Amino acid sequence: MSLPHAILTALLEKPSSGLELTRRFDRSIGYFWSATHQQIYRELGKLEEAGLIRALPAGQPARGQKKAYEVLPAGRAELARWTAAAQDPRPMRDTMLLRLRAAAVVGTEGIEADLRRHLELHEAQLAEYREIERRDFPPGRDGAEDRLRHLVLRAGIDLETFWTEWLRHALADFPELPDPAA
Amino acid sequence: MSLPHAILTALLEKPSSGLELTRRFDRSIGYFWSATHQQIYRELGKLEEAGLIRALPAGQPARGQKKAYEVLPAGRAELARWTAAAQDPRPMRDTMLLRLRAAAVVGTEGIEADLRRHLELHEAQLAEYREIERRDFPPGRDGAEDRLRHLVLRAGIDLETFWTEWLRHALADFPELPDPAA
DNA sequence: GTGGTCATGTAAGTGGTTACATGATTTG
DNA sequence: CAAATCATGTAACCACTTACATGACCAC
Repeated sequence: MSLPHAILTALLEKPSSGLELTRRFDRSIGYFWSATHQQIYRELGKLEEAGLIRALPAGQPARGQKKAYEVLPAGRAELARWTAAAQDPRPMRDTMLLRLRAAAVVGTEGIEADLRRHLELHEAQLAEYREIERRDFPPGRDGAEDRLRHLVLRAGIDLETFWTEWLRHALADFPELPDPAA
Repeated sequence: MSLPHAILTALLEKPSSGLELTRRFDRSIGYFWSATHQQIYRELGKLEEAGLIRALPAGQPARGQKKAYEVLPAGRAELARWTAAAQDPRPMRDTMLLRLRAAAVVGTEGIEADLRRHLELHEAQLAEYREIERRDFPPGRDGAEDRLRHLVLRAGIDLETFWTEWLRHALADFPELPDPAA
């Protein structure tokens, strides 16, 4: 039950249409809660029906017409309630760890290449986060809201840092192959 | 498509019945790929039908009768294929990060208590991993298989370490409330 | 006015969760 | 033999994914 609240948060930050939301998810909220445009359109419909958001007045709300939404007071209240409510962390699901565990049984043949590829992907993500930090959080001027957003970004940076280090460590365990990263 | 391969891995490590698998998931593979007994029974049925595993000969395979499975050569081959195949990392989904982002908009009221609770949960998980490491990976005798399994456990330990540190850091951002952890 | 892109949407399928049902075995 | 627990399973539901459909707008 997190997607509707992710959407409420995004809409409170800025009223948007479905596609605008999709794009913003791709480069912001989606970093820790991804969603496709189909999920978003479906959820926007439910949220409107539940009276938590409403479509901003526009022309004819037909297919192909842009339709922007804003959050109603009931939506803000629901988001505040959800934010404060106790929730258990979801159990983690990581395919690469599973594959290494499998490799301990059926052999490591062929997995090094993908470990290297994942390392590159995580390095790219880390660089992206660092760029966002440099752009949006210059030292010395964090307000109250910014402090929280910076904290979230920091989690992303530290997680990607962890993965890159762990993957390098993992690759070092395959000494039988030449390691270009040295 | 990871659950069947998680099951194949577990069955290769040791042929088991559905409930035995469920228990082993709860304290081993489930640390990075959780599954309920319903998922496991359903998947065992599919894997058997696909000819990747087979039920070990027993009495009457009826309801309430224990039924153990073992992996067939085709199952081992499929697991090796899957392990070596390139796979993109799944986008991450973390509710707590989402909630902090929401809190930046609707206020932090009430979230500190759950941050503390999560900190305790992650500390407990970390302690459990450390205990497993102490028990199963005493220094100085890692074989090839063990090295991989140790590497996976290390990821768990380092991830929980990250979360506990991050949560402590987050809690330090709520100076308006007394912090018992000091 | 055709082709490409923007924008919203439908439909089908998959994987995971929750609730419940039922037979077998053990314990008092 | 009644109650508790072990073990397997069914059914309904929900969230997410993938593929596709369709209308509006813009550039040439």
